Amino acid sequence: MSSLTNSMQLILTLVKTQGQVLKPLESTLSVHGISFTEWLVMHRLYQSSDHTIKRVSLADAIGVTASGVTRLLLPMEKVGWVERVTNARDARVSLVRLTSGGLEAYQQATNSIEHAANRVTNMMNQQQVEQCMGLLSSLHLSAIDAAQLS
Amino acid sequence: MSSLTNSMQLILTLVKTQGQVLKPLESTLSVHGISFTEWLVMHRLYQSSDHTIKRVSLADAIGVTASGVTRLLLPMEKVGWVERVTNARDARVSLVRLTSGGLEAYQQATNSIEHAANRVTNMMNQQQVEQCMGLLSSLHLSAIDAAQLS
DNA sequence: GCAATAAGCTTGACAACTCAAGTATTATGC
DNA sequence: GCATAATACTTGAGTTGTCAAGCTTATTGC
Repeated sequence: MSSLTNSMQLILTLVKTQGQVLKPLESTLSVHGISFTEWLVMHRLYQSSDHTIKRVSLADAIGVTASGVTRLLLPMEKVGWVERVTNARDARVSLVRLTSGGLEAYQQATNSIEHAANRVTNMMNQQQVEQCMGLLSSLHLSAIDAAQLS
Repeated sequence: MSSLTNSMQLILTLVKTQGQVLKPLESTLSVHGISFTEWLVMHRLYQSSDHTIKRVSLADAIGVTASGVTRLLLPMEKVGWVERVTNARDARVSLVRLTSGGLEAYQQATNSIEHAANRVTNMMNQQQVEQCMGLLSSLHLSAIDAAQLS
C-alpha cells in the first residue's frame, strides 16, 4: 500500500485533516469578515492582560514571523479592531491592543466558530476529543524537542 | 483560562502542532531542493499505476485547486521530475507522470523525510502514533461530513 | 444532430504570507 | 562609557497559493 512508516503516515493524516477542518471554519468566519489568522490574533489579545501584547510575542503565539504580524495588523488597525500602544520603557517595542470594537467582533466571531468547531467534531465524543488533544500535544512537544536538536 | 469548548481547543492544538511538525520536515526536504507540497505530488504519483495521474485527481489528493496544480507542476516539469502525457480518449485532460529522474529524487527525499518524521515523533510510542492517526481520521471524516451538510 | 451544460485545464489579478536587509533602540563586555 | 551585539519592528522582493474568468473538448437532453 503506502510503504511509509507510521510516523510519516501520521503526519500525512495530520496535514490532510487540518486542510479539511479549516475550510468550514474559515467559511464561517468569512461571514463576519474575519480570516482564521485574524481570529487567532484576536483570541491571543483577548487572553492577554489589558488585551494588550507585544508584536513579537503575538507573532510567536500564532506561528507567523514578525513581518507577518506587521502585514496582518495593518488592515485590522484600519478597521479599528486593534490599536497601537507605545511602550514607555522600551521605545523599540510597539504593543497591540484589542479595542472595544475588536472585542465585540471577536465575541461574535467566536460564537460562530465554536458552533462550526462542534459540527466538525460531530462524529467524536468528548473523550475522543480530549484524547486526541492530548496525543497532539505530545506530538507538538516532540516536534519542538526534535527541532532543538538540529 | 481559555473559555473555549474542547472542540475548538482541539482545532487550535491541531493547527499549532502542524505548524511545529512541518518546519523540520520542510527544512529536511529543502536540502534536496524539494518543497513539502512537491513531495506530496511525487508521493501521489509514486502510488499511481504507471506513476501517472490526472491533474484534477492530483489536485484533489493533495488538497489544492486545479490552478494550484498548474502552478506547482511548472517548475517540476522544467527540472524534469514530471512530464505531461496526453490522453487519447479525452483531449481535455492532460496527465502527469513521474519521470525516472523524479522517481530517484522522490526516493532520496522520502528516505530523508521519513527519518525526520521519526525524530518528530520521538516522544511517542508506536501505539500512540497509531491511536493518534485513528483519532485524526475520525476528525477528518467528521469534517467532510459537516461540510456536506452546509 | 445540435444547442446547452459540464469537465479539465490555464491565465491574470490578488492575498497572505516568508526572507533578507535596513532602521531604531536597548543591553553587554571590557 | 563606548563599541559591539542583540532585540523589535518595517519594508521590498519573492513564493505559493486562491478565485474568477476564459478557452477547449466532451456529454447530455430534446
